[in-house]
Amino acid sequence: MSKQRTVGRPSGRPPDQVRERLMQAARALFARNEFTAVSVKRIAREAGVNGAMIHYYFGDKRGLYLAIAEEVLGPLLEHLSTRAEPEDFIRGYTEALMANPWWPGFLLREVVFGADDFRAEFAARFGERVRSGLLAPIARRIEQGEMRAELDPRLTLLSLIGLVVFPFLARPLASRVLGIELDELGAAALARHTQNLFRHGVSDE
Amino acid sequence: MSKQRTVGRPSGRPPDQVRERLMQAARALFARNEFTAVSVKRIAREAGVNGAMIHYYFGDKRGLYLAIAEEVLGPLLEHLSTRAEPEDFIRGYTEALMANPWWPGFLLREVVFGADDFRAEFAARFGERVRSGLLAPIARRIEQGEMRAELDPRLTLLSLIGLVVFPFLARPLASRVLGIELDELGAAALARHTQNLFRHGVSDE
DNA sequence: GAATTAATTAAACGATCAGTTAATATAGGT
DNA sequence: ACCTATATTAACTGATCGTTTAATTAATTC
Repeated sequence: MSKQRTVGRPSGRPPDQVRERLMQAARALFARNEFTAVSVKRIAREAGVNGAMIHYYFGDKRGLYLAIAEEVLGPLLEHLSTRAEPEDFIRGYTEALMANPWWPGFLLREVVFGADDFRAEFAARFGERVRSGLLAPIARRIEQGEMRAELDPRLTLLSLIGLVVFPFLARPLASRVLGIELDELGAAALARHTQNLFRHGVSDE
Repeated sequence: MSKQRTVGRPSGRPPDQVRERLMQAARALFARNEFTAVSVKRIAREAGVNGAMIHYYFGDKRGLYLAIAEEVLGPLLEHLSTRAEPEDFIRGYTEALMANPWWPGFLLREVVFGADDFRAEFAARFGERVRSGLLAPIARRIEQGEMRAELDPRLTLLSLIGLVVFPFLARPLASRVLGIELDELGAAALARHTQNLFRHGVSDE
């Protein structure tokens, strides 16, 4: 009976494989659980490595958390980097959220419940892009008479974002209470619904 | 120097005052922090009593949590107990959320991150009321031609709820990024905006 | 091939957690 | 006046938390 030796540097492992496994495990856990509800030992266990590796690669637990937060913020900022008409925003973000269903919950936690300093940084990084990329086109179309004149551009943008994001936040309830399965519905159909409701409302007139 | 005696039943304190203080403190803490991030000792400290009182009055931490959850669910269920046209729902819930700004975050956290059993109970208690109180009127109005025929009633209801709730979820960002202060705006103005957008969309035609 | 650096684990650390127990003091009923 | 139920605190318990340290092995450098 030979006790398996596990301690020490392993042989032939490609670099950064452990780091990647840790991020994968953390991503999955933080998507469904609160920060304080996920222990570093659990992340390490599900990644199949020792808990001390988190501190080796990320300094501490928060460092790992910020690393995967950056994974979310990066692509979202990319999406917003160009001016977009509301219709394009609906389409693009519905697809992005459908492909990364763990984003909205993560963002919600940070933005709604997170520490104030993270919110400040988030607002700073997103603010200008949202205003120039989304708010400006809406304001322009109201001025030009393409949208109803009495609309407040800021409230309209808030409604627009809510229409796009909320279904993914309320996903479990949408499924249980209304029987809506976003996956089966598909990004295209959902985006079409949102575009139509945003453009025409429910009115038949 | 006389050491103050604190142990034992206090004199002349009206009953349930400690219980109420605990619920107040827990309400404030759970509104802004995650369940696991709030310790019983901290709740007790902020309520000015000993931590053991939580177990005396509520059995355990979860019992206290459920007690304040019930405070939210009760009134919300009341609101939904009667059939309501979407316009009335928008008005009523916007006012309720404006008066209790900590509700939506609390509820959403349960829905998005909460344990599955809570979600199931929540869905069971809300499901039928939402379907009969809100979904049925929408479906009827689509059938009768008051709303556009191609609308999916379930998706329309999801959009409706999102329009009402999202501004309160995104409150910090709405303030920072868009400069929208919900308090200054007022429930009436916000409800009017939501009603108009829901009814007519943004279209000028 | 010796020395150094990198990667990994096991074990232990001090802090903090939720929850329990025992002691104690008052209130209220008899 | 006495008893019992109620309310409260201090101190404790065992578990778990994030983090650190020491030991160990492989890879790299010289």
